[in-house]
Amino acid sequence: MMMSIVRIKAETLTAVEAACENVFGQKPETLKLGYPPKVEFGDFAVECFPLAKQFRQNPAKIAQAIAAEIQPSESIQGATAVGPYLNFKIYNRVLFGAVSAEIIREGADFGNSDSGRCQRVMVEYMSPNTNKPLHLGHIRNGVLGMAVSNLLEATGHTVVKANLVNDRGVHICKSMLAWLKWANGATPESTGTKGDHFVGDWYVRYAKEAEKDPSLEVESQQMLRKWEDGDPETLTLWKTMNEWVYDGFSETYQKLGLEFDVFYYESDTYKLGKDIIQTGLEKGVFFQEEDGAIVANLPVDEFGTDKDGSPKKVTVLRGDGTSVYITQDLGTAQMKLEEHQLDRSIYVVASEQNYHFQCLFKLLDMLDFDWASGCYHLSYGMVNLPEGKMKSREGRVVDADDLIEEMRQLAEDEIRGRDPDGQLSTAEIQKRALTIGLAAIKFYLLRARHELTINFDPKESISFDGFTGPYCQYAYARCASILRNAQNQDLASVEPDFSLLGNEEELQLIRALIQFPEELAEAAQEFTPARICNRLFTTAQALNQFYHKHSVLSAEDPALVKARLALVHASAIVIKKALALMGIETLEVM
RNA sequence: ACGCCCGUAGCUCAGCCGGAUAGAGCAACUGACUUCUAAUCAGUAGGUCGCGGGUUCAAAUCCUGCCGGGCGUGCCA
Repeated sequence: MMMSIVRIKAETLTAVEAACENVFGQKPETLKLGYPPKVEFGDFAVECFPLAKQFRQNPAKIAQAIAAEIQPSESIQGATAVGPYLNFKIYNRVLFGAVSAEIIREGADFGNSDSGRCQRVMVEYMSPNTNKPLHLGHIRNGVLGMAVSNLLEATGHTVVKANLVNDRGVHICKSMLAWLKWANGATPESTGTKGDHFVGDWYVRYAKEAEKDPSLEVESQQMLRKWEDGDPETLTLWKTMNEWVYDGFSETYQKLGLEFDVFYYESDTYKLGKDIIQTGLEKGVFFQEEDGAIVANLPVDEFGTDKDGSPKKVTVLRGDGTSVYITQDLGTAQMKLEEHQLDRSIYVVASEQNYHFQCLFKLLDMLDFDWASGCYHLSYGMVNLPEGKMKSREGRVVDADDLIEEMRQLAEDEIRGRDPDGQLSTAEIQKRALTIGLAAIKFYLLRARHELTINFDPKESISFDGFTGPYCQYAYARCASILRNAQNQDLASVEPDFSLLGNEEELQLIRALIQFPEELAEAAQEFTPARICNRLFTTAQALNQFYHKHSVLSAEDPALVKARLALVHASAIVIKKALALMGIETLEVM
């Protein structure tokens, strides 16, 4: 059997168990394998506090007793007691040899697991309105949804990525109305405007005109009624304008690398849920008020009471029988589950809607849907500007396409600055610039934990230095460069000698690599891509430090060159993998 | 008023299912490109972990009370 990270860890724990049996006559109840704070202390650590409780002895004494009992084994070189800690040193030959071999063997699959046990999970994310272009908040949503989907897939889930498009409602009618009144038949094509921006411009125009002329509100309401009555002309216009928007959106999705397996349209789903309302009435979960509205009482122990002491209510159907937001969500939730046989259903939606989802999930639970517990609201914080919250109606937004272009341009300037002789083709520069610009944006939005509010300052927020996407891409490009140059050396007959590795930088690097699988598992379980960003950065940092202090290709001994090459190869795989999980591409040359 | 989230270095954040000396990045200052790519690296400086109590051998981490900020609180989505 091949040596692996899992096996080295298991061997270490087994050694502790055996030593405990020898010294204390029984196995330890709990053992946690950790890492010493400094690499020179050892490769793995076991803390003896839990053992102190079990064996009723000073933890430092226990550590010493166990350390004395540990015999060298296939991978364990020795154990040292430091205070209440037990530090293990793994033979460098095994640590570097087996681990890098494992990573190289598994390649892009390294770190994957089946801890998801083939569960089917839907990740609903993005969910835009079709009356205006995408903004920075959407990008945060998109990269989060995509990263979480990747994490789930890597841990053995089957993921269905869904986009619930809000394509109906009075706000959509507003841009339609403005276009009818003032556009004179202009189209995205005739004006050379991206479709979603084109429609968004008419929405803005509407808002301006409506300030002067309140009767427009009435007209847009009339239009919504015509839409609901199926007026052919209105429907045709609606379809045409939505198509313009979708063309624009899909361009942006593609640029950002956002993928969807299924699109739901609110125009199809907005009447769903009425059957569920009926069931709820029969079950007594819902009841009708005097004005005809159908409501539910929320349990007081979880939701508290209203000012007058009565239970909090949620309206699930208006008095006139029309749907509200939650009506549709009840129906859509059931439809999703049934169509896709889901075990879990994840909603990537901003924290503004925490209360809405609390209510929604509670209602599903009250209706005795046993799948309700599989629903989860992945709530993420707002992106604020220095002036405060983004407000599309006031034009206070960071437009998604503008931001991408801005970052791409900054990257391009940087690339041209590094290429004073103009060696690079325009196509190559464009490709690199977009890849690097997107990496900067995505990493910036994913590195902070998702529940945090981000304060986005356009002037200084996204950089290419330090804790950034481009930094990590750069570390990868360095690896790629070394591996490329290695092909010019005649090393085919040389066998690597991994026992030659073991300096501080090498140990730091191998530790970062070893920790990747556990980080991936945890990030997936907690839906926190930010964890991967941190691990990724630590790894890139370790690589850069190693790179500066030690030469790979001009190392004194060819067997050392080979060993370091394997380490660099393994690092490249892990860095690339972590970036890919975050939806970030790598470049072989930067 | 209630509910959820947040408060760690000048700024942005890790660390939070308790454990070794609280870590990064940015900004500031100093130094390193004839060397596998300097989008890099090394160093200096910067901390009452919001405040008070409690639990514990051990608290940034758990409990509790305050203070400050954000979001939300039935017929918008």
